[in-house]
Amino acid sequence: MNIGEASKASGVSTKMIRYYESIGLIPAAMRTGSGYRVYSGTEIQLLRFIRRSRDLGFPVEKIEELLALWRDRTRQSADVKRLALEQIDGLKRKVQEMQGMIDTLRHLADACCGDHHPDCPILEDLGHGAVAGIGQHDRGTEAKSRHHSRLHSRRFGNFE
Amino acid sequence: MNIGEASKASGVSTKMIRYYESIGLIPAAMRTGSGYRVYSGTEIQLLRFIRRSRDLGFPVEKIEELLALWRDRTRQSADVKRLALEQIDGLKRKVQEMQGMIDTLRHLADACCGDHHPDCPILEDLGHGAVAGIGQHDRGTEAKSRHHSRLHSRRFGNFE
DNA sequence: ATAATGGTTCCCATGATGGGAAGGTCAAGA
DNA sequence: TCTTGACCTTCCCATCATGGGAACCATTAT
Repeated sequence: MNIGEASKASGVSTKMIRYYESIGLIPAAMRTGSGYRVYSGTEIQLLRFIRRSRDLGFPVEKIEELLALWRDRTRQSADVKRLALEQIDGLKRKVQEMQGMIDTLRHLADACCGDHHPDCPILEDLGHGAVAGIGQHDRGTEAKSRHHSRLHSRRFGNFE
Repeated sequence: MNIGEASKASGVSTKMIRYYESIGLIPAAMRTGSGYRVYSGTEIQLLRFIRRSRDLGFPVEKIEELLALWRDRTRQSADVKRLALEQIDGLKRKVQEMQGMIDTLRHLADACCGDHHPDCPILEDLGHGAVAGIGQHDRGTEAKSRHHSRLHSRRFGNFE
């Protein structure tokens, strides 16, 4: 099985297979005499594990931990569960943050009649000394949302 | 007002102020004789507009459009509202995708007793030929979630 | 005068992913 | 056998918004 076939079988692009090898997430593949990478069932399974983990939003760093546990037959399921729960928490935090944005935007959009007139509460909110709050919108949600934003100035970097 | 004071007044880091200038999102600031950037009320307002828009998840590209509308006194509020609604849609899509991950992880975590034993349904799901589905979990949600993931192989890149 | 703070530019890193070029390999068909 | 097309290899570059840090200059306070 060459890298293209492994890609189709695992759902991981050839680019990413080489990348995962380069960062040491997967062991270096065997090579044919002419330098082609060769894969077999074991590696396909490994790639599928990674693909599935990525689909669940685990960053590569966490996948390393998951793989270590996967390979360790003496692991404790509590360790795996902890990783899963942490992942859930992280996702929930991001969902909440985005939900706060949605709520605010919803309020603003609802207040904008959206016609041919230039008057627009959305732009007024964005432009008018917006540091103190947004006016029409619920203060509790807003304060919480902004607080969160300020904690992470790199607000969504590498969140998956 | 130098760049540090402008940063404090607007909530935008000095790094980002220079960056926004470099990409042309804001006009080049005036300079003192010795080369320091100088800002006044107008620019602070502009920076706050940008900061607020970023807090609402708008990418810089969309902020350019918002700014163009902000400056255009003959704009139609419908154009602004459309941008806001598009932003809401984009955020909702990402929230749904993450919610799908959360649901799946929740199912898996619930099925894992999380004790000192090595048996773990989470790892079994990740490792066992995961392409066809995940077993215990509801198929509808799963299919939808995976479909979404496959549509965007770069699953969350620059989503804000 | 000197030290501390803060400005300037320039380069680099992030994370996961793709694009693309330049060149080698392999298999199928003329 | 030769060609063609599909595939592989490595290497570099781009993304997006953000920060870190070095080397160097300016301002300000002691």
